[in-house]
Amino acid sequence: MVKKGKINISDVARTAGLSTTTVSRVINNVSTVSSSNRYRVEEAIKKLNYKPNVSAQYLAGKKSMTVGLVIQRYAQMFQTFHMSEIIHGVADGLSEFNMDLLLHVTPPEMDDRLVNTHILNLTFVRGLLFSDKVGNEEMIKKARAEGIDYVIMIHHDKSENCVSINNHTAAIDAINYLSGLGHKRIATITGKPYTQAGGERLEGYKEAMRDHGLKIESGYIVEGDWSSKSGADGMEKLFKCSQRPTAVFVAGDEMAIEAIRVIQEAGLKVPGDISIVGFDDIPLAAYIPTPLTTVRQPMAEMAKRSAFMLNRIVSGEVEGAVQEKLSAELVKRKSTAPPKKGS
Amino acid sequence: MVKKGKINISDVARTAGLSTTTVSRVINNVSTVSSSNRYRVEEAIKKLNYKPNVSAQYLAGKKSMTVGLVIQRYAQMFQTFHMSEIIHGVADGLSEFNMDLLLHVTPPEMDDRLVNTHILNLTFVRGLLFSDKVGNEEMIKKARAEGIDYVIMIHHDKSENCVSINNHTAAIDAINYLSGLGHKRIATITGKPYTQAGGERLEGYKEAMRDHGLKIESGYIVEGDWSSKSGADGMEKLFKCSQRPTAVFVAGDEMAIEAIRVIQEAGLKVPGDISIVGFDDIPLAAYIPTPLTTVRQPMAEMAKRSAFMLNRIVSGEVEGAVQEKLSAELVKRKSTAPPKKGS
DNA sequence: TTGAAAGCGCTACCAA
DNA sequence: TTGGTAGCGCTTTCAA
Repeated sequence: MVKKGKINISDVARTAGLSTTTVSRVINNVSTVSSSNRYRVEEAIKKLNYKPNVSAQYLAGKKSMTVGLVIQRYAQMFQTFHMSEIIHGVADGLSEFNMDLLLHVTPPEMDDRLVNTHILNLTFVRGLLFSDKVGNEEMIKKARAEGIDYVIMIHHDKSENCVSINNHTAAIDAINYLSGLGHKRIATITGKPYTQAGGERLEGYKEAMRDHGLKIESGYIVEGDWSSKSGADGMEKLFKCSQRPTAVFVAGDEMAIEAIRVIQEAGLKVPGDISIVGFDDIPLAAYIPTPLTTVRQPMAEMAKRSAFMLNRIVSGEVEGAVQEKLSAELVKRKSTAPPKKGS
Repeated sequence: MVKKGKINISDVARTAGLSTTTVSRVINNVSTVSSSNRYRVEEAIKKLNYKPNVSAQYLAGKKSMTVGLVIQRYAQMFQTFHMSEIIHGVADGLSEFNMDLLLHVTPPEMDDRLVNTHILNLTFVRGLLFSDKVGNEEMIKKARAEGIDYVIMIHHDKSENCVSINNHTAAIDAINYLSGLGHKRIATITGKPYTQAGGERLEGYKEAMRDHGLKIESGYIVEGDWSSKSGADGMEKLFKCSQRPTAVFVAGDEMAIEAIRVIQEAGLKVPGDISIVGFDDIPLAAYIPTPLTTVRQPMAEMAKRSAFMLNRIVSGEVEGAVQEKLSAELVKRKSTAPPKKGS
């Protein structure tokens, strides 16, 4: 009101009758300010409605409080749930440190060498969070080359900072549950081959089967690619096994839902004839006519942890690469039951 | 490599053998640079891997390229779809101007006077996008008081910059469709009373009924609040009408889905006995056993348009408040059919 | 077409 | 406990 244009730190200093240094100290909560002066500065700030110019603060050497999140634009509708869980989790985590979130949405399935790496040039970005490794390899490589701090989610690698879900033990839990129900002929439809999640879930399946002394019949491991269609195709293949499985561990819910449809269309019952366990707990999983037993990944929690981790990294509290693994949880619904007698 | 620490514009100027002014001109694409010098600068930039310090640019008067998006953290799972549509749309729109997106997630249903208005103090934020008016009243008021440019989505108000969906005509379309099918006894379950969307959809219903010369029987307007439960309750109430409706326009999909469930549990058929039209086209709408006919709101498009609008505003291309309204689209699925003969 | 130099608003260092 | 002042890295006059 007093003056045209923006109020700056000198205006505050003048009306408080103190130096800009003192004002700066108050703004930054430096303890060496007498309480009476602190009060005068605060009054002046209020009176003038002063807001520090963040760019000037950053330029003068103050640490930036903004973190970038690089997130995939998903092609499939139900994956948007993961995306929003991650955003919520990150926002949650950062808010505990009053950090700001800069969002960078990358197009799906694009050759990531063509991706816009603009965010890497934003010198005020303190660190980066990658919602996934897949699709961001190029950007991650550049971030590393530039010396930008970052954390990768849904991924595990001893040479990177990352937080992941323990797919391996989650798969084991799923098989344990099935085995506990009395199933012996347990098959699996895998995720996309050579993906970390797909691989670990498959390994978990194999390990648990071995531990229970269960035989993996020929044809019991069917390769999927996360898509609905591959779930349907996978189930068709399983029907052709000489010994039809009584339970199937499907590495993704979208595939699992289609697998159930195929079973039912073949005139068989879920879980009566075949039990199904999925993976992901997408929203639809609870709403289909035969609600799906599935493994829920704590995406929001993972995102929050990764924000915490990045905070520790940029503030120099940790040295070298750090990893964290979270456990997934088996959600029991209606697609699983003990096998039929004699089957 | 040449030098410790960050490369700055002087380093570039020195290795190019030119002034910092010229380097700045190249960075900012000012035309008054000879092509030979432009080339030398570009080479130097490449060689040193130089990135302009954004804070310094902003401080020196360059217009900021970062825009804030204020978005609600939804309580209900299926609303996350709206959220991600909005984020995608905004990201899309901003990317056309190379603008960056700062995300501010507000908690749901919180007294918005307690909300963290930190984002308003980020002096490098060029303008704000509000994903909704509801829940952000306090923040909007402050933004206006501070003179920050902003656009509000899903809302219409002649004194604000906003882009909305035409709920009114969308509701009319829905009733026209039902009427065209031959329905005469058409009821409605409304949204939360006193919300703009709820009000407009109800008005559209009334207007269309009037235009078709259809009588709104007593009890045909039932008040809902968007929640699943209110959809079920609403349908129960409709059953008590002396003349049972043959079609119901439900102002939200979550309510509509529950309404269908109630009808079916009462032993009646959808659409045989009662046709249902929803509103929103949430992902689940297409997947329920009786896929829902519903009004799809172009959320991503709306978000994109609002990004464009904000760009026009901050760049001074428009004066005063601007509004834009988008049309929704009726998606015909399996929950609607002509009424039974004689009913 | 080019460059010198004056800020932009702040923090950090050094002195008092 | 306080303040003076030198940058931080850039854009933008203004002159040449």
